[in-house]
Amino acid sequence: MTKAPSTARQVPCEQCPLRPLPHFREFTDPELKFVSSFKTGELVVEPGAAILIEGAHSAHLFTLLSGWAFRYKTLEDGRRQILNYLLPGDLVGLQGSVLGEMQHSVEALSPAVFCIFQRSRLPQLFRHHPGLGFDVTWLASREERMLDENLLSLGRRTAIERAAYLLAFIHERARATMARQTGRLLIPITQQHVADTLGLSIVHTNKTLRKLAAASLIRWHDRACEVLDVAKLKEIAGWSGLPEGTRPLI
Amino acid sequence: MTKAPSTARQVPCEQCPLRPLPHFREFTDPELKFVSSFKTGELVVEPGAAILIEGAHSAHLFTLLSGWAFRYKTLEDGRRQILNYLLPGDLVGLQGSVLGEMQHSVEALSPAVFCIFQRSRLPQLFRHHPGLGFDVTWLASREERMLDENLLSLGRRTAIERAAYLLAFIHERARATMARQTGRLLIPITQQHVADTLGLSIVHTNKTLRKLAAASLIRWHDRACEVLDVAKLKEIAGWSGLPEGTRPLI
DNA sequence: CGAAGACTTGACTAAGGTCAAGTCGGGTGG
DNA sequence: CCACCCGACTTGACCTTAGTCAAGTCTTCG
Repeated sequence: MTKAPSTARQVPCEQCPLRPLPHFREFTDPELKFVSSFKTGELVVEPGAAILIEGAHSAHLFTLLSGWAFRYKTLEDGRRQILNYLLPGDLVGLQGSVLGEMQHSVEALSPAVFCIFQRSRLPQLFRHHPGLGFDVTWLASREERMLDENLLSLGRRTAIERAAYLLAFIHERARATMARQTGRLLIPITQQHVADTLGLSIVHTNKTLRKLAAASLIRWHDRACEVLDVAKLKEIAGWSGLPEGTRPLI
Repeated sequence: MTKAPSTARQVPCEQCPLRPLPHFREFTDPELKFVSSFKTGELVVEPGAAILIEGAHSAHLFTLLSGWAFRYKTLEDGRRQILNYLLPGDLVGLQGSVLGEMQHSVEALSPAVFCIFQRSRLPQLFRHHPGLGFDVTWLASREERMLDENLLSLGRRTAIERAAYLLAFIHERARATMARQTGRLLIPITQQHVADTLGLSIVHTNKTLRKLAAASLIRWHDRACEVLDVAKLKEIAGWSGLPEGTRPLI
C-alpha cells in the first residue's frame, strides 16, 4: 500500500493523451516544446495517497494527467472541508509555487498520474512564454470562479440544492475530459466526501442523496456516484451550467 | 445619488499613496512606468454603487485605490452570498478580463476610488513585463487562498466561529493598508452584510454578534464594526492569521 | 412629523446534527 | 473454508442550531 511511488517519465508532452481533446486549446510548437522541457517526471499514486500536505513549504507543481483527486483543509479538531475536486488537466499546487506555502492538502480519489514540473522554472515560463503565463493566470481565475460558486452553494443553498449542484458540477466537468469509452461515468467518491464538500453531517448527506436517488436523478454505487439526470439536478440547484469554450493545458 | 461618476485621472501612479506602504513590494522603474501607462483613469463612487454586474461581458479591470467594496453572487430568488471583501490594492474584475464573463457582482461599501485599466492591454503586460504577469497570478492565487479559508468557514465552522473568523480576517487585512491615522478602525458593514457573508439569517447573525460584543471582543456601531480583541477572535475561530510578507500592487 | 432602514428581542418552527443500532460485502487470519 | 472485522451505507429517535415571524426601538433624513 505504501510502496514508493514511481516518478519515471512515461508520456512525452508531444503525445499527451489529453491535449487532442476538443476541450483544450491548441498550443504553438514553441509552447509545447517548453512545456515538455518544463516537465521532469510523473507521479503515479494509489487512491487515498497524499499529494500535498497543508503547511508544507516548497511543494511541487503538478498537472493532473489522469484520475481524480481533491483539495481540502482541516480545522485543528479534525473537521474537514473539501474545497474542490481535481480532474485531468488541472494545475495542482500553484498556490504553493506562487505564494510560497501550501495552505491546503491534496489527496487522490482514484489511481492517478501527475506530471511533475520544476517549480523553479516558473519565472522562466512567464519570461519566455507570456502566452503560457497568461494561461496560468487563466487557470487560477477559473479555479477562483469555481470556488465562488461553491461558496454560494455552502452559504445559500439548502442541503438538497447543494447536493444537486455538486453532482451536476462534477458530472459536467468530468464529461469534458473523461468522455469515457464506456458510456457510464462513475464519480469515485464516498458519501463522506460528499458530506465534507457540502458542509453537512454524513447522516444528513445520506438522507439527502437517497432523495435524489429515489427521484432517479442519481444512482449510488459502492464508493461511487452515477449521475442519471444532469438537467434535473441543475434545475433543482438553480444552476445554469459550466461556460463553454476551450481551456489551456499546461 | 445617481450622478454620473467621475473618471478623470487624479493620482499619477508615480505618486500612488498606497505604494510606499511597507505592505507592498517595490517596483522597478520600467514596471512602474508601464503600470502608469496601463491606467487610464479613475472611478469615484458612493457607498452602494455597483461597480461590476454578474453576467456582464467585457467588464473593465480595476484596482481599488481607496475605500471598501465587496464581491457577491445571487441565486435567482434573491438569496445573496458575499464572496469576499475588497480593500485598497486589490485587483477587481480579473475574472471578467481573463475568462471573458463576470460571474459575480461588485459593490462599494464606502466612498471608493478605483484605478481603471485598459483590459485590452493585459496581454501586453504579460508580454513586456513578465514580472507583472507573475504578480497578476500571485494576486489571483492569493484570492484563491482567501476563498479556500472562507469555504472552510462556511462548511465547517459554527455561527460564532464564523463570525469571529470573518471579523478577525477583515480586521487583519484592513490593518495592512488602512493603518489609519485615527487609531480606531471601523469596518463599514451592516449586519445584513455579515449575515450574507456567513450564510446565516440576519436574526441569528444579530444574536451571534451580540455575544461577541458581550464578551467585549467587538463593538457594534451604526453600520460599522470595531474590532476590540483580534487575538481572542482568532482563538475562537481557530485561525492563525494572515501570512506575513509583502505583496505586489498593480 | 412621518417614513425608512438598522438593529433588537422573544416565541415558535424546521433543517440538520448526534446517537445508536443496524445491514451488506470484501478482505484476512486461523 | 469460514469466522471475523472493518468500512461504507442505512435508518429511526431525539436534540440543537439556526431560521422565521412578529413586534418592537432608535436614528436619520426629508
